[in-house]
Amino acid sequence: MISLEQNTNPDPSDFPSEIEGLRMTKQRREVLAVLLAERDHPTANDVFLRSQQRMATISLATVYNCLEALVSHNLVRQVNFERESSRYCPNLADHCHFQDEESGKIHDVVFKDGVKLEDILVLPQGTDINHLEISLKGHFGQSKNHKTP
Amino acid sequence: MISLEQNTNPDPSDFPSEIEGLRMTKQRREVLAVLLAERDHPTANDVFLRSQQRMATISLATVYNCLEALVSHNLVRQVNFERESSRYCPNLADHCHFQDEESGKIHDVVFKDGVKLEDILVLPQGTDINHLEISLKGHFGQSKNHKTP
DNA sequence: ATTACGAATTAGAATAATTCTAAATTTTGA
DNA sequence: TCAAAATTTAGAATTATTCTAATTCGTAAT
Ligand SMILES: [Mn+2]
Ligand SMILES: [Mn+2]
Ligand SMILES: [Zn+2]
Ligand SMILES: [Zn+2]
Repeated sequence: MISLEQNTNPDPSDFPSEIEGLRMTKQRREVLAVLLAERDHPTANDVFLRSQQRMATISLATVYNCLEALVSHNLVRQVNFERESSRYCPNLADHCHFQDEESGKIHDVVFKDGVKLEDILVLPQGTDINHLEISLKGHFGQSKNHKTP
Repeated sequence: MISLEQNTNPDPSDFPSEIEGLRMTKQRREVLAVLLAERDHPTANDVFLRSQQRMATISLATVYNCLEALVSHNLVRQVNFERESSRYCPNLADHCHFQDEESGKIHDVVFKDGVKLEDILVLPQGTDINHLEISLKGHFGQSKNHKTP
């Protein structure tokens, strides 16, 4: 098992030829590297544009294919805000997403220590959760004072 | 302020001519009535088909317009699961949504008493949340025993 | 090396939910 | 009653994503 949590300028060729049962092709490496390179939450098209810089021949269809492969093998998360186009996140830690309505930018938000779903929701007994998505929208904090003088 | 929380076979003509600053036209009444009639989470097209039964001339564009008007005036909530088509929910109480992967059906899920967002998430100081959407997916509970003998 | 085969990539077409446009209708209220 | 504004409507447009079918690639056997 490889640590994919680093943030330091990943080189696609550092990835082994198979991760979590997924063959790492040149294109999949590139897409994964693009996602690990910046901790933002790019759309498929963003990923396509960034991938093209280093791999001029990659196609948008391939980017979609790669993202779907990476997501289904849990190497990357798909993030949705309402009906906007999907975004992709390489942060595998337990977290959710906040979108600043000013900038449209998405920020990772973590749970406080020890918070578990069953602690906060009333779920029918035996319910088995496969997927959880928490999406917040609003305005980003002005550190301390809120009013404009 | 009108109680829209009842569940008893609503008659569109019972609604006043304006709610929350929104003029209640014949079509908007009908769409709202459709949503209040069943506590499921229909798509725009579902709403269209149901509305057509009582109002043969209503158009899909109008259903979209009405839903958007009702949502923006907080008479109805829009519910999204990943990239599926939007669904609409007349339950204005604080709740989130669980989709049973077997049936595709969506169920309302409420929070345990007194649970507040700030209690469970680490948010930058001053962050102001306008919208919150929690979507769960998984398998519905087998009442008591989980194992099959 | 050559070949064969399955997997992956690709360009472009297709899909489908939603939004837009512009004309017709309805409602409002002077 | 009449003009202005709002709403509805049919159909076209949009656009993110998926699909199709052809090509290329990677691997392993010969
Ligand atoms: Mn899954
Ligand atoms: Mn809002
Ligand atoms: Zn994230
Ligand atoms: Zn609901």
